[in-house]
Amino acid sequence: MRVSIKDIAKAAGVSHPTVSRALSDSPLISKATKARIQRLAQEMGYSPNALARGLVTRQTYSVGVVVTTIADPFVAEIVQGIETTAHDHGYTVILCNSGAEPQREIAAVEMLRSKRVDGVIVTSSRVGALYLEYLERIGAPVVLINNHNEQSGHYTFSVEVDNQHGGWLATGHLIQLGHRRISYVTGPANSSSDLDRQAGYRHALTEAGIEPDATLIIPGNGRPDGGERALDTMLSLADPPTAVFCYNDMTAIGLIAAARRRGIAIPRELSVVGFDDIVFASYLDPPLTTVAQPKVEMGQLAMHMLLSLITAREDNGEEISNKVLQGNLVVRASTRKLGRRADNVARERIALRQDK
Amino acid sequence: MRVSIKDIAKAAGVSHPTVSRALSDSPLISKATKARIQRLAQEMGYSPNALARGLVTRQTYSVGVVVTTIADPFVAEIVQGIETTAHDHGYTVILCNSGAEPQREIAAVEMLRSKRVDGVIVTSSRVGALYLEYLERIGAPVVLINNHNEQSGHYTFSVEVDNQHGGWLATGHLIQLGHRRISYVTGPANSSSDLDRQAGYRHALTEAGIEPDATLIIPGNGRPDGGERALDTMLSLADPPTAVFCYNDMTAIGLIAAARRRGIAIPRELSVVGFDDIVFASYLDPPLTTVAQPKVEMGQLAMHMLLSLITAREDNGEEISNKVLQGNLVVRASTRKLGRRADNVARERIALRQDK
DNA sequence: AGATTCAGCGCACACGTGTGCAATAGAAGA
DNA sequence: TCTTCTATTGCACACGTGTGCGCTGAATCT
Repeated sequence: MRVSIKDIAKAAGVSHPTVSRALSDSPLISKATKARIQRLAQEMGYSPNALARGLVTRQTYSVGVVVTTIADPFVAEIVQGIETTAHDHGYTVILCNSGAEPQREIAAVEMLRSKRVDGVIVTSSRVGALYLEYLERIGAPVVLINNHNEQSGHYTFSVEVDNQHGGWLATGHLIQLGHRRISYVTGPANSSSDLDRQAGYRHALTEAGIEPDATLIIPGNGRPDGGERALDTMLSLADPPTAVFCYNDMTAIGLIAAARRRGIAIPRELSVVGFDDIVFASYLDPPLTTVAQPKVEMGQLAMHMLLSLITAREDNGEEISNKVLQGNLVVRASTRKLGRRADNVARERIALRQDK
Repeated sequence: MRVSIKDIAKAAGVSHPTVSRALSDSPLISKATKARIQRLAQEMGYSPNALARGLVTRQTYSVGVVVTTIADPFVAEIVQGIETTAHDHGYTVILCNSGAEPQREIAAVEMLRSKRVDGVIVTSSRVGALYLEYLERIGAPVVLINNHNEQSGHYTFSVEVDNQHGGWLATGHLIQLGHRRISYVTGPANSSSDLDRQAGYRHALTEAGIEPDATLIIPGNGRPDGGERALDTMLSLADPPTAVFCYNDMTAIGLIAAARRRGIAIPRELSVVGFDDIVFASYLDPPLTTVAQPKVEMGQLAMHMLLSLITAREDNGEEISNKVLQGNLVVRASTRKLGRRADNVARERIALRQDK
């Protein structure tokens, strides 16, 4: 712990620069002394001080990763991808949960700046203009995941799934099954991915000649409890939907659980589509139809992009461009052709309400 | 980014130690200059260099967290607890996925040592004696989660759930439901938590006058695929069980999925109990009966313990002791009283086999 | 044999911050 | 008025590492 290159130098009878060079395998040092010093370092249990090294080289080999919460399985898989490729390239990951609190987010960024990270990856859902400004100040390249960066700075790039296309896929699938009254449960407010998925949803509807109905847009929050509340809201509608496209799988999970409690059969009475394809989607009751995102791959890609930005710097930063990946529809058992049953149930509900 | 206290000193017409003291609110500096310097630092966008500070103070305010994989929701929740309390105390978390590969684990620890972390929390499943030795070398306090540390060093403590009691609870529940042939699907090899849960399982059996049957111990790995294979193994037994206790929820998830594919009704034909109570346990089909671990709380507790160890050091390290928390049984719909049905199915299977 | 090259190593400084101690100046006391 | 105290501030050094440059001695060249 406390043995430095000076200690090794003393033990070997040389100067500390010689030790420094020997350990970094510099050609300036003879084979003999190099071997001697390296063995000595091994014996003395030497561990290079990354702080001192970073201080002079201005490279810390660590990157900051800012997420809303690591407890979200979607986020966890992305971080998994980031961490493994970071590790493979000798980089260390500093994890920051923002909890979607702006204050905490800013504190995290300030910390990362102090620690002089070589780069930052952000998976927080909404990156306001103000927040982006804070990020820029960090002086290190930034990669955003699933976020637009309209006013992208010099070193701010993004990796994202084609959310609009994904929303179009999900909704198109439901339309193809015969559904015409299709709800969308939104995600966290002001997130670009939510707006894009919603745009894809609208696009699919109008494309099929269905007039989008604003009352079918139900507010959620990207978490199960949001999905549970969304179901209640849906059922209280004058003309409830026969199918629903959820912002993400977590929302769908909550919605399905609420449906089970209220005795609504899925997919018989209500078809449900999610987004993300988290590990548990296939283990749900019923297994969830969803739009799969290449999560681990996105993490890896983001980290690779960051590495390029770090090594490139002033050189050829222009060559790097934002990446948009395509998600793909995974059809499971939570969606089903619109049958008489679902339609009847919907009509009955309306009738029931009109009787009152 | 590049503005240092020297730059501020130059701008303020003072020496850099004065700036250093002013920014740390030292009583040695007059109110007037203190205010002036602090405002100047603000204006110039100063960010203290944590590397330089850590180099001289020998404190980095960062802790290492070593996990098998962050993609495991059980692990993710623990890390969530660790990160929030770390952040609340001004500490930063460096995340390391070991992927259960010893080589990678050692590399991670070596990295943490280089970065001079103030402490380490390990959630890897098996901490061999050799690995512990590496950890000790780091020269910083270590807290293990869900791991015994028989030869606990001076600064190595642990936080764990009472695995034996948990295993006893789960198995006792099944026995109370009338089951007598109860399987146990193991977790990762050589993990202390697996052995303890298994011990609790045996204890409950013998306590109820049931002779433990070694053939009912099915090897798993703590992941869904292990559970899936375990089901196949179970069904090929001469006298298959009517209930199964799984090492963890992920194993149970895989097992239940396999059962669904093979047309085995749960809980009618087979009762299933898990361990952990991950978020998804209640959303499964059927909702999973399981032994709940206070995951977030465990993470928080581990971090608090680490903080105590860091601040205490030579002082009163002896006052800190290993913590054992109690899990509690959460009964849902995956377990059910042993009825004729399950028993008959089991008998039929035997008969079927004997016919061949 | 003298001049030149070059391998191998040490000197000195830098990175940005914290801290013990001396120095200064002004105020207070004698 | 001289001394003593005290409030501020600067000096010097330390933390551990990397690197440009100069120095030495031996080998090579002419």
